[in-house]
Amino acid sequence: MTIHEIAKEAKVSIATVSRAINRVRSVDPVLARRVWKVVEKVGYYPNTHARALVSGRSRIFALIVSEITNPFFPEIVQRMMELGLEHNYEILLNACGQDPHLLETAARQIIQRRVDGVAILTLGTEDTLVKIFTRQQVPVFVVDMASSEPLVKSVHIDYEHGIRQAVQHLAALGHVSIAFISGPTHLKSAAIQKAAFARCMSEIGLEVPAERLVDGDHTMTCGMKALAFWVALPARPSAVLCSSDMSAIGVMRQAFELGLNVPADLSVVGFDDIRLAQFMIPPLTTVQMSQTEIADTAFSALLDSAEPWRNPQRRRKYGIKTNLVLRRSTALAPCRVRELQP
Amino acid sequence: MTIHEIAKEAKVSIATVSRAINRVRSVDPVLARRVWKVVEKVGYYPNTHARALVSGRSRIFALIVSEITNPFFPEIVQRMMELGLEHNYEILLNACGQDPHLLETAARQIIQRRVDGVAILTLGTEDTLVKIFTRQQVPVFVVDMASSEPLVKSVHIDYEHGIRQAVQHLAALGHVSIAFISGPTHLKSAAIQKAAFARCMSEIGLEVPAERLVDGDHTMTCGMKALAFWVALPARPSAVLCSSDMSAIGVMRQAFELGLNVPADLSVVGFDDIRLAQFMIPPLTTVQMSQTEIADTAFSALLDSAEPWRNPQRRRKYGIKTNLVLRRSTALAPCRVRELQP
DNA sequence: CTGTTAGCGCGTTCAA
DNA sequence: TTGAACGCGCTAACAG
Repeated sequence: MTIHEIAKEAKVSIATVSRAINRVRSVDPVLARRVWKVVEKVGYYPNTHARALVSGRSRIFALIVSEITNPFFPEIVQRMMELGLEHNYEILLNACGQDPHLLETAARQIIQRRVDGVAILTLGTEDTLVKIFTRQQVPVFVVDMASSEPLVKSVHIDYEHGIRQAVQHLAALGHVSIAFISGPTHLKSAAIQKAAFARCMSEIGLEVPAERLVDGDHTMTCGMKALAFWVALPARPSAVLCSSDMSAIGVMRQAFELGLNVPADLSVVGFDDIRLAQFMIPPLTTVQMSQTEIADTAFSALLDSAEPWRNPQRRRKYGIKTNLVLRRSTALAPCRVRELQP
Repeated sequence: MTIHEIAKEAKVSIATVSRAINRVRSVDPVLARRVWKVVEKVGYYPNTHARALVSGRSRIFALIVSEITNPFFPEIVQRMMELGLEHNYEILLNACGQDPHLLETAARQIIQRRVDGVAILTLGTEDTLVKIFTRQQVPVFVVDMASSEPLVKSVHIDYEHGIRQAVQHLAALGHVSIAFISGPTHLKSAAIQKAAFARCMSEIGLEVPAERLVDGDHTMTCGMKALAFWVALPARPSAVLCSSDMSAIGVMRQAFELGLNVPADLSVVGFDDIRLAQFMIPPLTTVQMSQTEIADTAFSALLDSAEPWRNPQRRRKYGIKTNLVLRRSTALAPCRVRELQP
C-alpha cells in the first residue's frame, strides 16, 4: 500500500496525498477529506523508512542503558517512551551491559538507523561511545561528562548532596563504623560516589578503613557477599551505605540469612530510590535520584539537539540533585542504644 | 557519507561497493579489500532506511509489553535483545500500559516502521492489536490465543500446572482458607489463572468464598490493599496465592505493617518467579514462569515468520509450563501448628 | 492550490 | 566479475 495507490483511488496526485497526510494548510479541504477517506478505507500507513530517507530525520532517539534488569532503568525507559509518544519520536532501546563488543555493535546499529540523538545512560563508560557518535554527527546526551563538543549535552548529577545527608543521618544515629558498597570500579559514577562517601566521612571526622569499602556491581548478589564479608571481620560495621538499592536489598537479604535484624542490629541505606525501596521489609531508607527527572532532562536535551528551532535558548548544561529519603531501615547504633538504656 | 563517496574513493562502482559490503562471493578480493579500506577510513555506515526501503525488510521486531516497570518484563526484553543482536535484528520496544489510545499509537508506529514481526506480550488484551497487524500482513506472536490466521503464531502457557502445585502445597501444609489475588480483570491471562485456582481448590474439596478472591493489577500496591482487606474480615485467610510476584511483595509488605509474620502467621505464594523473588524477606515461594523461555519462543516464532526459508518445518504452536519453586514464605498453617504442639 | 519531477541511499537486475 | 540504470516510497522543489 503506497501513496500512489491512494492517489489513484482518490483521483489526486501523490503530492496532494502527501500534503493531506502531513496536514499542510494549503490543501483544499475537499481533496483532503477525499484522501483521508481512502487512507482509512484501505488502511494505509506511510512508510517511515521512505520518510526518513528523504527527510534526513528518522524521528528515533536511541537510549543506551547498561542493565535493563536493574529496576532503576525501566522507569527511565518508561518515561522516555511516554515523552516519545508525546513528541512523536520512537525510543530505540539498547541494553548491552559492559561488553565492549556488544557496545560497539549497538553503536553500529544506532548509527545505521540514523537516529536523531542518543542518550547514553551507562553512568560511566561512555567515553568511547561518545567519540564514535560525535564523529558521525549524532547528538549525544550523557551524564557527568564535560565536553566542549557542541553535539554533546550533559547533565551533572550531584551524588554528594545525598550521600552527605545519608552519612550525617547515620552519624547522628551514633554510627561510627559505616561501610560502603560501591558500583563497578570501571564506572566513573561509582568512583565519584566512592570519593564523595570518603569526603563526607572525613568531613565529620569518621575513619574509613579499607576493609569497609567493598566494590560491588549494583546487583543484589554483591550486597549479600559484601555483608557476608563484613560479618566475618573482627568488628563488623553497624551501618552500610550502598551505591544502589539493588545492593542494599542484597545486604538486607543477607542480614536476614544471618539473623541480623535491620535496623536494630544493622542500619542500611540504599541509593536510587527505585519504586521497590518502599516495599522492602523494612522499607528502605535511600538516597533518591529521580529517574523521571533524568529521563525528562535526557529527552529535552535530545529534543533541543534534534529540533534546535523549537527552543532557541537551549542550554547545554543541566543539573540533578540527590536527596535522602528517610524510611525504616536505619536506627540508633547498637552501642548508642546500650548507652541510653541503663 | 554514502555508497557513492565510497565508490568514488575506491574507484569502483556503487554496485561493487554494495556487493563488497554485503560480502557477495563473486566480488574480486582485491576490490573488496579496497572498498573495506575506504569504508573503515571514512567511517561509513550503510543507511538502514535505504536498505529497508529497497529490500522490503526492516530487520526490526517489535515487542509490546504492558508494563516495563514490572520486573517480569525487563528479563524478557533483555533476552529478546540478546537474540536480536545474535541474528542481527533490532527490538523496538513498546510499553504502553492498557490505554487503548496508546496501544493504537504504538501499533501505528510499528506498522509504519514496517517491522518484520511483532510479539505481543500484554497477556490478554491483544485481540484488537492482532487484528490490526494481520490486516497489514505483519507476522504476530501472541500468548494463549488460538487463531487460524497463518500470520499468527502463539504459545500456550500452562498456568494451571503451577497453580495446582501451589494450591496442593498449601493444602498439604494444612491451609484451608486460601485467598487469591488475580490480575486485572480485563486480561485474559488473569481470568485463566483465576479459573485455574478455583478448579484446583475444588478438586481437593476446598471452598473459595467470594471475599477471598480479590482482583488486583500485578502491582505491589494491590497486594497491600488486598491483605488489608482480608485482615479486616472476621476470619482472615491463612495463606495467599498471588497471580504475580509484585502483588506477593505487596502482601508481604502489608503483613510487615500489620505485625504479621510471614510465613508463621501467613503463607504467601507468588507467581512469575522474577529474580527479586529469592531476595525477598523471607525468600518468596512462587510459581515459576520462565521469562527466558517466553523470550526464546517469541523470538524463534518471529524468526520463523520473517525468514521462513531458514526452518521449513516451522511449528505454529509452542508450549510453556509453570512450576512451583519452594522457598521460605510458606509454612504450616497456624491451626495445624497448634494441633501438633500440645 | 495542484501536479510533475527530482532525488534521498541502497540492492538488484541486465548487459557488457 | 563489473558497472549502468532502475525503483523502493516518500518529500520538496518548481511549474502550472
